Amino acid sequence: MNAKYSDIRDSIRLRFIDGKPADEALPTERTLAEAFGVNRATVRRALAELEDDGLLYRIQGAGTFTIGPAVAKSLKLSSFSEEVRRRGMQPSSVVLGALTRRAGTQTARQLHVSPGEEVTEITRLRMADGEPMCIETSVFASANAPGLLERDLSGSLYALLEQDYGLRIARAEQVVTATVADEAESRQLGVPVLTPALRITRTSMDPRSRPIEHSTSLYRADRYEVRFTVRRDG
Amino acid sequence: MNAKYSDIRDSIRLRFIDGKPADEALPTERTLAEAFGVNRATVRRALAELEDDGLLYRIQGAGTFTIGPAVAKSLKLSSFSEEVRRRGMQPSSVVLGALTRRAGTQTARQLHVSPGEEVTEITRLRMADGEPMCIETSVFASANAPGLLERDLSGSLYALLEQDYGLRIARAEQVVTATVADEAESRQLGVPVLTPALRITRTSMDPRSRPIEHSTSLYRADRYEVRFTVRRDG
DNA sequence: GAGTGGTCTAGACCACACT
DNA sequence: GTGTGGTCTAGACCACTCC
Repeated sequence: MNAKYSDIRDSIRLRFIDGKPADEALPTERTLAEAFGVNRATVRRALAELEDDGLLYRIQGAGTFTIGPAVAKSLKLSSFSEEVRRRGMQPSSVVLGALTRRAGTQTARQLHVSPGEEVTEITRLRMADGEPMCIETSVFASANAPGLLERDLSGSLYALLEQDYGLRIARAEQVVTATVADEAESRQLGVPVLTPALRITRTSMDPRSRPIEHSTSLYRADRYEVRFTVRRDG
Repeated sequence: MNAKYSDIRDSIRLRFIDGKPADEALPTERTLAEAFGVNRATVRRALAELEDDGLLYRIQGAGTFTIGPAVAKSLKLSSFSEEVRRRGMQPSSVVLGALTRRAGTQTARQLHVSPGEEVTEITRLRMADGEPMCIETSVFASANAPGLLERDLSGSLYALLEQDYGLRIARAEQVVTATVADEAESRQLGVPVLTPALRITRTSMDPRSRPIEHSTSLYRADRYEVRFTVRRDG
């Protein structure tokens, strides 16, 4: 059973936002509340989420208005597979390496485990429509995902973690830096040596902010960019 | 006069969050409501904002808990000056160029003006504690900021726009790509030619999503990284 | 002045965690 | 079972925009 505000949010989006030009006025909150047969607070909750998603803006005393289709949606956390599919391409992977090892000081700090604990590390070449896009190395505490190396590692690790191990990723901290591909990396990515590349390191965490996965990805700069919306204040 | 939930949010943060270790339980919502002498809904509004800021998490049936100091704060839109100051350094600028020109097709599209309209373009070398960090080119519709070139351009343009022209920036779309500094750029940044660099293009918009400023910045990769938190779902 | 979104109250019931 | 956070209602007043 969905919450009412959740259904109302989707209804408002379908009826008054999607496909509309910018600065179109929505019905007033009181009108919407009456139309949906709910309290105004419930409508406000729905509108607040749509505002957070960058789909509308509200001006006190004036009304609620559409933002319009030109604006990119705010950044959501998604796996490589999900992201590639969202762009209408087919994701695939080649496993370059998969092993278990002791965490060591660096990984121990990243995953909040002790340095002697066993971790599982998977390195994959990730492709979109068969074209190499990035080299990605993911590390997990082995205790969190026993037997991971025996599974099919060609798809979404996020999906695997959630479905098979009940590990839900809630947020991630990302750091983006510029670099160049070294000899081995450029060979795997199919680009000349010293080609510009984006390095993205990410720590994925569950709802309680416990780190679940740490990954380092090297993206071809000619095929990939990081795009997002930031808000001032709020 | 601040809203109550705003004061309560700050009070809760000071008393129960800042300086606390992770997973510390906060008082219940009903306890907080009574302590502050307000309704539970008001406390919930305050807690919701702290949750959005990544300072606490809530588990239905269990309670509200601190996230702890290790986690970086979620990304906010800020100007170069604000950002450098937040990192405890002193921002400064050298104006490399300031001119007015016709928008042309590309700028016209970025700022939603007609190609023949006059725009103001300012290029600056931006420094932190006297060390070159990036080359930044900002473009505005001249009609929005008449006489801008006669002002002091060494500080925050965001502050100038807000204080002198009443232009409030609400959000921005950013695109981050990897590149290398060409000869002129590397000379200005004080690095060898073909050094890795981050290119960040940004379109800043007012609350109604009208583009106000478009900027292109080239950051030294050895001195700068983009760091942010992304959420899944929500 | 009329109408809008912004804030706040008082109270209720539900879903879930913990014991 | 008890207590927690999650949702929702009914109603009020305030701050602001627009005419």
